[in-house]
Amino acid sequence: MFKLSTGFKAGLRALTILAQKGPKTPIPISELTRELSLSDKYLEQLLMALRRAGLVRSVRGANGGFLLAREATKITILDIMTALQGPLAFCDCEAKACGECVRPEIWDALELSMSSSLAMITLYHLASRDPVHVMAQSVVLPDSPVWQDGAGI
Amino acid sequence: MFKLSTGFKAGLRALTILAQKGPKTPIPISELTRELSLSDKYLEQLLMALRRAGLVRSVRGANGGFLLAREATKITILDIMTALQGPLAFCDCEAKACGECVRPEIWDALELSMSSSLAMITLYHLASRDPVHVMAQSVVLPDSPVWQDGAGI
DNA sequence: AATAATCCCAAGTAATCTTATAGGGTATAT
DNA sequence: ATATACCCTATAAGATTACTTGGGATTATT
Repeated sequence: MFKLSTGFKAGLRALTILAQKGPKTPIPISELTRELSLSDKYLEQLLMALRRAGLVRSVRGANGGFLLAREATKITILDIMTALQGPLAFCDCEAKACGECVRPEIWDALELSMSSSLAMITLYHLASRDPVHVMAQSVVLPDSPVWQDGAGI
Repeated sequence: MFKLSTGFKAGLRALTILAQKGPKTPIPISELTRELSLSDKYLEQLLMALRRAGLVRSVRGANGGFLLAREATKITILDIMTALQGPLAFCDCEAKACGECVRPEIWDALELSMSSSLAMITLYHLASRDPVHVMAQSVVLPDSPVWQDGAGI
């Protein structure tokens, strides 16, 4: 479950290159695809999605290309996933009220929990070689009661 | 991103019914599908996956049916998602070493973080009407350095 | 023993989503 | 001017998900 799309992985690798090259010179698609072994047209679509999301900006014309729209420490994994794989939403029913979602408020809680995990890792963490340590993670819920023998809920 | 499959949602609703009816009498598929408006054959496949995962057990023959294999407080969302949507793995490359994954150890950290969130909510939380409070959630990483103007990483 | 209820197993089809390609434009630095 | 590079839309192939179909094995009840 929760597999990353190849589009996301490809876009992320492109962003990593942009982060490593620095925020000064625009990098043309052709240079990115040379390093990534992708077709220009395919990567172009991914970069356009990233641009619409405000993560990269582009310079048109000769010597143009793409660069990060802001520093790598301010671009989170959540930002990138949202741009390339859509928003984090377990169910896209209106106001979480389709008949299929048993307790929508629990989906909300889990989405929030996952979002904050994803928002704490940035493009900097991915593009650098600095060690990463996950220190703690918790979602605290009320204790479940003891199972009543023979009883339902 | 991270949408729940309809199979998962259907299986979860079936589990919710089993939890509410209690652990004594087996509930036949026909009774579950009557409440859920699903075809017997479709729900059957979902229940078989849950059975293979050890979340429900079955009683064959007349008056048979399905019941929870253990108490609802001991069945986590992670268990159910794993059974119905496969294991939580961002990339299914061997040992996280395909050329597409920039920093596999970060995927490991995020998967761990998400797994613990999903493992803290149980079928009891979903099947009951008890209020649920998400109190805290955190993944702590080293601070990102300040962006060096003009420099890459 | 016969019967009806029920779980068990395996394929196969239809619908949907993802991935990737292609063609034709528009803007701009040189 | 012109080459470079971004911008937009359509669509076909492939993979995945959703669902159907057909039959068989097990067991409580009569």
